[in-house]
Amino acid sequence: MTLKLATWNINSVRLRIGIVEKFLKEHDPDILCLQEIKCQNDQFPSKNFTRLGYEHIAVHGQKGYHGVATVSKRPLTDISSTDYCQMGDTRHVVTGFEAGGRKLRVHNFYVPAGGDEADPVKNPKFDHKLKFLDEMLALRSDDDGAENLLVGDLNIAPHENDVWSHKQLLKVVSHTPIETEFLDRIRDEGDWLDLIRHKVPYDERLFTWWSYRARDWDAADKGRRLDHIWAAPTLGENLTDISVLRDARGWEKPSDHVPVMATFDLD
DNA sequence: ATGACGGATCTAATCCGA
Repeated sequence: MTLKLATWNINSVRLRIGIVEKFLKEHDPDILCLQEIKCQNDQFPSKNFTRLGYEHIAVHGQKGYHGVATVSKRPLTDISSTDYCQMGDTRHVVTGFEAGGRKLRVHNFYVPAGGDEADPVKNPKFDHKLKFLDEMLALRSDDDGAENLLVGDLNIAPHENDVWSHKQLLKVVSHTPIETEFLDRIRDEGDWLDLIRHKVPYDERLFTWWSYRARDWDAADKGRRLDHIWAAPTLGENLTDISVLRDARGWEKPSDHVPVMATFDLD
């Protein structure tokens, strides 16, 4: 059987429900993980998803900011959230599901952006980001006897070709060595596979986010790869396709992030 | 060329994103 999983920082799910539906109709993922839904649980447009066959929904939202949701055609079990850094914000939801007779779980994350200055002493937001990452070190790809996935807006572009200019971004939050090395540690110690770079060569530039502030995002192409799909190595063996839907950045009233999709052939 | 845009909120100006 085929399993298709997507992640997308939607930057307000209520404002962009139209392009979310367009995406679901055109690409038909089994599971979609959303970040920055920017609404409370009771404001989540569940009906729009159930109408399209996404009857299983795990929402963890709050007023105005942040918020994550996982919507699925397959039943979701063991839904829970961890309050990283005990800030009371909504940046994580984990859901279990079954596919091809295998037990899977997907952690859906919205990692703190970290503010402007890459100094935890001067900048509390950067301090928060580092503490959040520190707690993510505990995650293992074989936790709870399942094959785990870790997806979402991790707000770090780890490799040189994950940003438009490695040199110019070395001191810019999202690409500083302290962050990229931290992400490497989380990935290595948890035995995670970065599925995009598993398929796309490291010398190939690849971005998932382009600022709203650039005049012509496509021509300037000053992007970063902030959105990730990580998985247990056993799932890497079943990966048949992975793609970044760059086109979505040019859709009407777009999010500044685009969807990332992984397809698996399970058994 | 780290831009000067875009979202939510006690609708006007403020906070936040990365």
